[in-house]
Amino acid sequence: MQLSIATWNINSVRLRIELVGKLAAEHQPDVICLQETKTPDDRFPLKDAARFGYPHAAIHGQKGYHGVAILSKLPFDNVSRQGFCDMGDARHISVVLGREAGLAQPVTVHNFYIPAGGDIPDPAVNEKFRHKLDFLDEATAWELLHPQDPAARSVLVGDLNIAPLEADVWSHKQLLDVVSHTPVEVERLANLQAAGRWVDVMRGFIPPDEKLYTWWSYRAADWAASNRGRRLDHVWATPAFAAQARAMTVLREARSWERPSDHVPVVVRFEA
DNA sequence: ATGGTGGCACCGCCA
Repeated sequence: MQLSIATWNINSVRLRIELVGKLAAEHQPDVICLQETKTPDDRFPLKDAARFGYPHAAIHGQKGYHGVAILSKLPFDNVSRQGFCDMGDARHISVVLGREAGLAQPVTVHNFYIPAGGDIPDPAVNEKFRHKLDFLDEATAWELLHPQDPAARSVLVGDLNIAPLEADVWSHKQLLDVVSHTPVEVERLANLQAAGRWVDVMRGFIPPDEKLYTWWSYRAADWAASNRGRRLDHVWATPAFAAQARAMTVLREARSWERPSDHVPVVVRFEA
């Protein structure tokens, strides 16, 4: 059995729900993890998701900001939401796909929207950057992100708002002082990854020295021509499940869809 | 060196 999982920062799910339909029609992922839904749960377009073939939805939203959701063709065994930094922000939701989905061995899916961190990469003067670092530390200490069983099947996806490798940004030198690529954040992200022994699935398909982006700013006259991208969106998996990954696609063309998000979807197909 | 765009809320904040 195949299980394909997409992650996408949609930047308002109500404004762009038809683009979710386009992703669904063209790629048919079994599970779609969304970030920045910017929508309270009672206004989430569940009927549209069902119309696209996703009758199962786990949502954790709030008014105007943040918000995450997991749409699925398959039913969930369990849904949970975790808060971080006592902020009341909707930045995490997870589901378990197992017996209900027809999987003999369950798969846990964690969907994160990590704080962007503001403009100034100094926690002493920028509380948003402080929050980003604190969020990463708290996630690193969260035991449920440390699967103990080597055979555990979990994925951690989302907009992690950090581009860790030199080839994850258009210019390593020019972005060393830019929030998303500073050494202090990259180190915190590495701590989170190491604590759970998470494998970077995208880089299992694309060599680590090859440029790979998932986000291009809206503030470019021609995003494709300048191509000043960053890889802010990630798919991590436990070692056993990462070994089951069979294909990975970054849907670069989605950046040219009508009224696009500034992020594009990433789809990974696993043998489940 | 600067400012560029976009979404949601509400007349600013966040990315």
